Amino acid sequence: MAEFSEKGFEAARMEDIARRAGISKAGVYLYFRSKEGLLTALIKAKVAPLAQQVRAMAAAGATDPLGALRRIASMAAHQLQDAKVLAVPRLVIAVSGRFPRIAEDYRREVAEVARGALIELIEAAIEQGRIRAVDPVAAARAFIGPLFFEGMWTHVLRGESAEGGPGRLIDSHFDILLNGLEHRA
Amino acid sequence: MAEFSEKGFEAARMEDIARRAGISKAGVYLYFRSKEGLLTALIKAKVAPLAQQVRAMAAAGATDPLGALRRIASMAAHQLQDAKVLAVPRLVIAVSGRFPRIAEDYRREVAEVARGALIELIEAAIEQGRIRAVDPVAAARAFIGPLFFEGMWTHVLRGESAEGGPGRLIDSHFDILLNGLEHRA
DNA sequence: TGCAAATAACTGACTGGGCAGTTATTTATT
DNA sequence: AATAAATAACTGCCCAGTCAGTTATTTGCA
Repeated sequence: MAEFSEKGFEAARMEDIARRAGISKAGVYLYFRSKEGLLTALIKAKVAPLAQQVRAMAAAGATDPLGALRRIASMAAHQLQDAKVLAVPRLVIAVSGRFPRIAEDYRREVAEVARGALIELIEAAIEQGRIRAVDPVAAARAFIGPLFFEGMWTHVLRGESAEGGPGRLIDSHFDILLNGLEHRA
Repeated sequence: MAEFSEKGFEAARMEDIARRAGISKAGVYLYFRSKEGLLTALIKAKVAPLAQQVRAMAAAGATDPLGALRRIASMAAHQLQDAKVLAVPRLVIAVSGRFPRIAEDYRREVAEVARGALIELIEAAIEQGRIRAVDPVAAARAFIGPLFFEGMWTHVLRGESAEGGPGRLIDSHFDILLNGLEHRA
C-alpha cells in the first residue's frame, strides 16, 4: 500500500514492495499471481471493510437517518485528514483505464456499497418526513461530492485544507446541505 | 492527449505519441524537453483556457450571480458527458505524487482560477442579498463537488450516469443547493 | 533568375537502464 | 528423508532519451 500510494502503480517496484514486507521479490509471487493481482487483493483487503463500516453505521441509524448521515460525514471528514485514505481511490482513478477490472471491483465492492447505504438513509429520512422528497440519488451526490472534492483538493493539489478543521467543515457542509443557500421564508 | 488519456502517463509511449502526431519520436524532442515537459505543455495549452472561460462567464455575470452559476454548472454538466474533459484531471491525480510540479501548475492555473471565480460569484450573490451569508468557500465546494463526483463516477468507475441527462442533473443539483434538504417553513 | 551555402526540421538506429516474472537452488519444517 | 517455504540470480523485454546523418527550406550572392 505504502509503495503503491507513494509512487503510483507503474512506478512502484515489486522488489521494493517485497523488501518492505520483509521478504524477497520471488516470495511475493508465491502469494500473488502478478502485480495487478497484488493491487486487486490490496484493495479488497484494505478498503472493502471501510465501505462495510459505512453500511453498518447506516443500518444502525435507520431510526435517526439525519444523525447517521452526520456521523458518517464526520467520520469521513476526520479520515480525510490522512492522505493515506485517499491513496486507494487515487490508484483506482489512475489505473482504471488500463485495468478496467480494478475499477469494476472497486465500484461493486466499495463505491456502490457506500453509495447505496447513503441512498437508503436518505430514502428513510424522506419516508419519515425528516426531509422533503428530493431525488435520493442527487441528495447522495450532494452529500458525498463536496467531501470527495475536499479530499482531492487538499491531498492531490495540495491546496489549503478547509479552515477550522473537520468539525467546521462538516458544520458548513450540513448547513448548506440541509438549509440551502437561499434565504429561509 | 489521446495517448495519455487512453493509457495513462507511464504507459503512453513517446513513439506512439509521435506517430500519432505524424512525426518521429526524435522529432518530439525538438519541441519538448521530456515526457514530463510534454504533459506540462499539454495541460497549459488544453486546459487553462477552460478555466479562463469560467472566469469570463463569472465576470460577465456579476449582476446576476445566480444566473451565472447556473450557466457555468450547465456548461460543466454538458462537458462532463464527454470523457475527454476529465482526462486531464485524471492524469493530474495519477501523476501528482511523482511530479508535484504538475499538480502545482494545475492548481495555480486551472483549479484556483475556476474556484476563485466561483467564490467571487457567491460573495457577490451574498452582497446583493440573493442568498444568505454562508461561507463562500464551503458554498463553492458544495457547488463543484457533486459535479466533480458525477464525472468521476460516470467515467472512471463506469457507473450509471445521472438519469435524465445534464439538464435534469443541474435541476436536481440547484434544487438541493439553493433550497436544501429540509422542509421549508 | 539561378545556384550555392547555410540553417532548420526531421529521422533511423542505437544505448543504457530498469524491471516483471521465472528458474535453479538453498533453507526450514514435519 | 520428504516436503514446503523462500530466495538469489537470471532472462527477456520495453522504452526514454540521444546522436550522427539526411532532407527541406531559407538566405546570400552573382
